[in-house]
Amino acid sequence: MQHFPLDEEQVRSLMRAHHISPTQQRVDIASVLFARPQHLSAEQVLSLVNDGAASVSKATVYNTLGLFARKGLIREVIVDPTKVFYDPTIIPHHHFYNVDSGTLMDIPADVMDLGQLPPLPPNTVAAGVDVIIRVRSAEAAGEK
Amino acid sequence: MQHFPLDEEQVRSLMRAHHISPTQQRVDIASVLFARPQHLSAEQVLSLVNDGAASVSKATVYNTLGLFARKGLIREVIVDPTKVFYDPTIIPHHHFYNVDSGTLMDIPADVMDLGQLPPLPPNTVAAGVDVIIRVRSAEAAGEK
DNA sequence: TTGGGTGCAAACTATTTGCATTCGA
DNA sequence: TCGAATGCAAATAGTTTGCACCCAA
Repeated sequence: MQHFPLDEEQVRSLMRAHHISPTQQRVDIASVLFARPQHLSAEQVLSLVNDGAASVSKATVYNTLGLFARKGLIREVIVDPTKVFYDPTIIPHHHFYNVDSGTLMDIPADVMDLGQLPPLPPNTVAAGVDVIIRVRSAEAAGEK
Repeated sequence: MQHFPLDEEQVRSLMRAHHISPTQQRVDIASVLFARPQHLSAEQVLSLVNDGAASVSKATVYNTLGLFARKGLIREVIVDPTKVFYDPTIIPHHHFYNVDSGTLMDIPADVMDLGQLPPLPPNTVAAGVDVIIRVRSAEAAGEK
């Protein structure tokens, strides 16, 4: 089971375990992500990182988030065509997405078991399952 | 059950049923979408529409696809941060997404029943459920 | 006539890339 | 020292917007 927050030392060893060399900027970025279970956009990560003492460029934030996702350190959540969210929780789980507020919430996998996957298309292997339950705020739901 | 393709007259009455006034450009766009069950990006719709006799501007294609989705005529499928796919099949179903080829495939709802939804967050109402099974091509899966 | 629909181009935003510089083993 | 990592600015791509024009009711 994952736990939060992770201190800098834990972040470093987690990165090593995923074959990512723990440079200062990368540790700064990962520390923000692993402060708690949450869902942050690249832009949010950028401003949170630079709130502290650190100074990391936009390009490095984007490149680093992409690297983390490719290496399996974090997970990309694609629910909104206008931006990607990054999720430090990598154990399988699903998401509620409030389309009115743009808020993501976790759904633990065990409260919603999918059971068996259907047969995959020929010559393919599974790479991940995303379940997104889109919700609207009760008040906003009436409008169009 | 939906059937494909829809002829122009069927497209017009479907549009009326969804409270969309069937102008020529909108009918042209809808005819492309409802030619068969498929998943098209805005760009693909634009070029398919303008392959024929019709000439529809890019802005109109984007505005119209957004309108169709808002009115429930078609469904937006968000699986790739770089573009939105539009799906003429609105009966509930899920998707395989091949991340290597960028291809979407339908999964009928009945081969993968989710059962009960988990309790929604307070003050929200369900707006839709998306299940995306990401797959990789068998050959490409080895690479990194 | 008048408001919705359309077209064009410019604007916008998230993200990526090229390249020179700097860092760390 | 030498390749990897970083930063900056410019480029890119998908999508949206402002605004003038046009057409059907």
